Amino acid sequence: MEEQAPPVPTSRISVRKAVEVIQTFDDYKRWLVTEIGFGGMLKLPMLQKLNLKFSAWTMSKVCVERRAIVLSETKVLKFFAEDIHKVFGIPCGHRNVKGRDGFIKPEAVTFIKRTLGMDRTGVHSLRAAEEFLMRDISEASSKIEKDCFQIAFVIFVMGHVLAPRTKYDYGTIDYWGALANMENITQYNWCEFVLEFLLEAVRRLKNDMMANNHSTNLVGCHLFLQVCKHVFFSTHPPVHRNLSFAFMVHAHSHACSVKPLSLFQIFFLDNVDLGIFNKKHNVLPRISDFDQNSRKNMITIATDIGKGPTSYVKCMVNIAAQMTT
DNA sequence: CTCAAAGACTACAATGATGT
DNA sequence: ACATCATTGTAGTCTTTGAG
Repeated sequence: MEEQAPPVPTSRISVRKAVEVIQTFDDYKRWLVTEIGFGGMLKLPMLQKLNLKFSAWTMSKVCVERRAIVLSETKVLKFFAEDIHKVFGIPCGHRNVKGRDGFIKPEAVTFIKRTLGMDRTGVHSLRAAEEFLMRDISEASSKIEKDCFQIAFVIFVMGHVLAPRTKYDYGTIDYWGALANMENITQYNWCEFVLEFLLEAVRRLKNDMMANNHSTNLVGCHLFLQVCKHVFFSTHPPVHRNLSFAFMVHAHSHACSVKPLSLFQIFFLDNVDLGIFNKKHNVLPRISDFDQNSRKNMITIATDIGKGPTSYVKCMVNIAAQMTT
């Protein structure tokens, strides 16, 4: 059988873009963000680059129906909408963003677009939202300006981090119904929306893999899956934590035909990492703990085992083979 | 229904960052 | 230094939508 290269992943997600803008916020703007329940996004760490291959690998391991990272029949890491809340600190309310509650009249869409300056030619949605966020807003500003700032913030972080699509500088408006009434933003389940969006992205990736596409566009918040794994390590009781870490490494090294580490070594590594992370265990949102270097280190430990990118390639080939049988 | 415009996706080039 | 990979920007194409 001819060896098929895994698809080259690309993505429009940009944590860096989001953080660059958020860093300019003064206390009042930060308070406005907190007021709508998106305060967790203020703690996004500056991530210059993500590891897209690792994202693709994690996504390929997700079972959409079970909402879990499935490494084998006995090694299943389930995740829930609440985990998105833990990781990113966005509202996890009871109202459905896409349900009847989230219906929005076309006139309201037009109104939002016009007020935020999204209707001018050549001004794309995310760029316009960004420009609005950079405006001077203070306690003395009008109610409508404050509301628009909050709307613009949600559009901005959804477009760049939580639910990015394939097109440069564009976002969906699928969730705009939940934006229409400012007072209700926190009542919606934004986590479920982000999660469903991500699961849809997983379907797309699997389609691309089965079609042996040369490249694939990762949409949705695959960053969550990277961190999701870490949440298991850092929030579960120690024994469980060590075991799930061991499972991850073992399963991966097995799939990659790389010599598995012994359980003792894994236990050791896990505890070394815990030593570094321990002091922050109860910090929420969890994302705030995973800066550039700690992410990189954990990914290296959990996946590469010092073998470089070839392990990923072998992985994807194996997965593709499994999926076609 | 038809057709044009807007929305959404793919491919690719250029640039920047990182690791060897 | 060089190679590789991620990000950003652009062009072209396919799809959906809605006005007439």
